[in-house]
Amino acid sequence: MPELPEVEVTRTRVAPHLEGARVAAVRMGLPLRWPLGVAPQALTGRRVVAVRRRGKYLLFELDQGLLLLHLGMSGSLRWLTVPEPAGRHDHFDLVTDRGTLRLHDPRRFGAVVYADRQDDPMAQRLLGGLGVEPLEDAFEPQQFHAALRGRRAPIKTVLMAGDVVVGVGNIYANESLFLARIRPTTPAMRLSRARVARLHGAVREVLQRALAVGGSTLRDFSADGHMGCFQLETWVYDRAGQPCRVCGTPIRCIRQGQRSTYFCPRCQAR
DNA sequence: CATAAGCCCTGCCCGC
DNA sequence: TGCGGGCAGGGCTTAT
Repeated sequence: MPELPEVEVTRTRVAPHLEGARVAAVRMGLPLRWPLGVAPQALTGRRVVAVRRRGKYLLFELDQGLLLLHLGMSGSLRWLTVPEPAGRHDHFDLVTDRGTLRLHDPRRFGAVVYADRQDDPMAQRLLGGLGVEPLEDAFEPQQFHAALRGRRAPIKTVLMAGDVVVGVGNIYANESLFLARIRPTTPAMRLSRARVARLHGAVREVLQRALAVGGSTLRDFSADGHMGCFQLETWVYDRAGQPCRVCGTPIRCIRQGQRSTYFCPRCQAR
């Protein structure tokens, strides 16, 4: 699914349409991960003030209240200028006076949640535990190293947990660790300052590059029809058994917490 | 049947 | 020893 770059690309795409638009109606399809938290018709008449992002959450700031939208594993957003009947997997429409924002999400791991106030319990629950934004200045090697102190879990697990740094999903976690030449199984707390600095740079580079390319193309994500043009060439992700692009050693695949981890046993030596 | 891009929740475990 | 935080695992759903 959308990791940070894909969510940010989505934000960039829909923000110009939505900012300043007035909500005319809200249509809900099948239940998403959590209930909206408000009667849909209560949102009509509200104006979208800004579209921001926190981690993998899109935040639609209304003149009163806030909509949190998460794409889950298979969600994608489209902007409709001409009305179109909702398909089987279209589970949320934000109809505005300028057009319709439509969430397409076959797996329904996504969510749209309304929060009345900043300190809304649900908003707090979802956003409160999030780590630093990796592309902002606040993401800095010293603090990164400090945050990893006391984490005995494998570095890849900690990267993906999102409470230290946000936005790094399975693909970019694998890619970042390869670039940093760090074995994904290494306990986070055992990484030297120098290696943490390398990982810090690698995370930024990988996300930045994916962002520049318009988000990597993932099956479900490309359902929107416009993202299908670019496929980020991966160093290790989904390349089990294929030769490492640097040294030729076959890429290995292991399981870490129900997720696939890919690495080069030579480039990412212990 | 296994696997897939995410993430919250639960209950257990470990270390201060 | 007790408490709190960290961590592993489960589960949600549909498509391939």
